[in-house]
Amino acid sequence: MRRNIEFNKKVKIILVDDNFDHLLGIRELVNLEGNFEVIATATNANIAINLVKKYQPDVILMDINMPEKDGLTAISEIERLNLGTKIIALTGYDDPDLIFRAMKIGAKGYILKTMASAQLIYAIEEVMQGKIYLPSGLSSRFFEYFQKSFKEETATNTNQENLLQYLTQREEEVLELLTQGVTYKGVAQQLFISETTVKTHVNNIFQKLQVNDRTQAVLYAINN
Amino acid sequence: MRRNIEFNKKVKIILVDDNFDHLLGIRELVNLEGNFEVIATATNANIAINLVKKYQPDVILMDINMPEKDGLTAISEIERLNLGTKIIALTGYDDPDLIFRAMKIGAKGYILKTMASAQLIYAIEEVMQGKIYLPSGLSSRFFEYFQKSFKEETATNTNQENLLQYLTQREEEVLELLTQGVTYKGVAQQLFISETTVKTHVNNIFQKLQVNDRTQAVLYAINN
DNA sequence: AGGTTTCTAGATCTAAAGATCTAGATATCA
DNA sequence: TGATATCTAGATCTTTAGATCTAGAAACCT
Repeated sequence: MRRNIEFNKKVKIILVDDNFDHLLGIRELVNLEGNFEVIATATNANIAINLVKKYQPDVILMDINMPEKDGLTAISEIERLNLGTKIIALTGYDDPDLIFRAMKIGAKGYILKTMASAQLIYAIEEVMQGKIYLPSGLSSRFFEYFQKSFKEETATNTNQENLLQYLTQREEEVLELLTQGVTYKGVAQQLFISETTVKTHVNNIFQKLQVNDRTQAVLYAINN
Repeated sequence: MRRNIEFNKKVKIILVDDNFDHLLGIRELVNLEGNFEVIATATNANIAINLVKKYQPDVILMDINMPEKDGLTAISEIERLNLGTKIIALTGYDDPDLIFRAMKIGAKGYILKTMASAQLIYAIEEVMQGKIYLPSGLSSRFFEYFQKSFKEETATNTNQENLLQYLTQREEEVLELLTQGVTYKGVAQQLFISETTVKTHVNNIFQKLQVNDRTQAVLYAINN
């Protein structure tokens, strides 16, 4: 990556898009830049993955909307190869959920096909420097979605009273062991009390959590 | 928010910083802008929260590093009020974890105290327009941290083979019901099969997941 | 046509789980 | 000091859960 700059080697790029015309257009565009070179193209995610393994490009421009294997899955698989390849997601939609998911699985950039070609070139330059590139509009959408997803997460936890607070110290210890799948006998041994005592505690726990069996108690404990 | 622009009302701002000198400096700076107005200041998070309730400012500049109640907690509490107040986190450190946590709980911006005053003004203008403001350097750090945290999450799941893949369709259905705390009898009724059949499936599930009881099976299912 | 997988279900047992009621020993708090 | 909460534990009983083995019916693949 830095080598390409220092030694003036060209940046190796692979294009992936199911639309062949699109592929030609982008290649034309990218090749105009002196130090960029499209070394391969693919109209299919599986082929793309093989090309990546073979040629280890610096950058991949990946269309997300493709038939058969979709672009997001392909990105995941390429990321798992850990070749340091920078992936820029390319799509027609500025769907915040798509943006979020692409960034989550490791895309270094995300741009729209409708954007000016200069944006694309700039994005490649940025990610080659190890940065993340998101056009400001998409960046805002990403953050909105990011914050919304966390807000919903906490909302579901706080709107209902947490029954766990009513448990005594000992009951919490017992429940903790239950969530590890320990039997009553096991709990008794670990806490140095009799099995019947454990059962007493467990029954009290069930009352307080308003459940009928250990599975439901464990589920409640994990969600809260 | 938009009203402040349309009717040319001043943007109401509250400053929170435990360093009083800092507070004065920032107020000076912000007040220089014609349409900004610092309506209150606080050197303590609890006071700040009360001020916010009383005056419902448009923007809060919140120092994160404070003794007693820290800024992040304060941000959470203010966000929970749902007053639409835009919060900009202010700190000396560009710790990616801090940035991530601040954005996660709803901060609309994050800037460093060492940054130029023009940045601060610009940040306020941006968040007033409903945007998120992160200086490009911090934005990169945020994304790096964001991607890293997800990478670790999936790494722990993929380094060990996922045993769930070996379950048959029917076994998955049974396990699904087990994770809801349904008894064998209940499963039998819901799937229109006998209880002994359920037991057969469950035993096969235990074999495949290498566990000994339903609690452990449920735990495995939830984690994978 | 013969092997394999999947879903079905019976019989039989043992081991846990869970419900209910009683009750002693401490500790805490008003 | 007397009420209250917590932890302890026994007795008793019913209900699930889980282990094991056998086996028929249907679907699928070669």
